[in-house]
Amino acid sequence: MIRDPAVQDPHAETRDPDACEVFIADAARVERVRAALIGSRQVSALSETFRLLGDPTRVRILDALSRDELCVCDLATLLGLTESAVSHQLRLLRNLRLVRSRRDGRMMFYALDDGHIITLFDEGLRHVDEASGGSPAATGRTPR
Amino acid sequence: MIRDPAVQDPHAETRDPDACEVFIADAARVERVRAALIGSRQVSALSETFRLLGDPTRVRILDALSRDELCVCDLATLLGLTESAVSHQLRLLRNLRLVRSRRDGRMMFYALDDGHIITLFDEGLRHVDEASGGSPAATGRTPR
DNA sequence: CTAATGAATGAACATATGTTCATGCGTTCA
DNA sequence: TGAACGCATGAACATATGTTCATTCATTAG
Repeated sequence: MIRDPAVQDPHAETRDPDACEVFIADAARVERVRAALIGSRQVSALSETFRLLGDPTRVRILDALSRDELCVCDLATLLGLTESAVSHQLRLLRNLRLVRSRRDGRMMFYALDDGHIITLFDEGLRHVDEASGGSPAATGRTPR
Repeated sequence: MIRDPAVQDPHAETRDPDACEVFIADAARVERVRAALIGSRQVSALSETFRLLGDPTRVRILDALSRDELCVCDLATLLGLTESAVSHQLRLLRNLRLVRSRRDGRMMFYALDDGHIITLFDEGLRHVDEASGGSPAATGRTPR
């Protein structure tokens, strides 16, 4: 699931960089922007993190965990999913350090790993509220 | 590509919510968290937005546009992609209001739609830098 | 007007993703 | 110790995704 950052992403660089088949409108601007681009490692890390956030089930899991630490079974109950499905997703989230786990007896409790995720959530919500046209309905969201 | 928010997501609710096959460790906590969860509309909107951010190509497109407005052909040159591939991705980004377009002659210029995306980027970078173990190498990132 | 250009679109393809089912692991209690 | 429990994992499946290729659209130059 986690791609080796050293391996070129299969979807990137699908064209020969030296092939100048495409018209360039502003070469100077292109080079100026090119010099400021983030590196491929950061592209991979960023996109992998956002990819994990880009699934409804994982959003709900993280939203729940932003409220309280929860064990797998309670997460499953809360979200109406099987424990297996929850466990699979938690593993992905754990691998990217979005959540951390703690064992208590035979239960595993999961919590958000750091505060960045909540910040991402809230900024994301701000965007969608703003982007989903004019004055959105009240979110009804309880502040964390 | 954009799912109707009114339609239940195919991956959500795969279990009968009333089926109590799973052990509940802390029913009170479950109900307390349940009452604070964001709504399904917000889950859909959030995950769709993050899903678009969760692809290396789109991350690179948005990173480039965070530096300057660019036309499709220059974006294609800059990222080593075909204009078609760029155009397809830009349509997705436009639909979710992550970018906006402006026509100038026969060229279409694209720019970030609002400042939330940059905030999301920077917060995401902060997370991956922090999560990718100990003291990360300097990002080499030019402040925007 | 007509040809050419930059961009958008649709179909098709290979690949990636998320869930389910079955099974294995680690812990606890009788 | 061994059965039961909560959780983790692997395989398999249906679906979703991103690129390419071919075509079409919108605009401008000749």
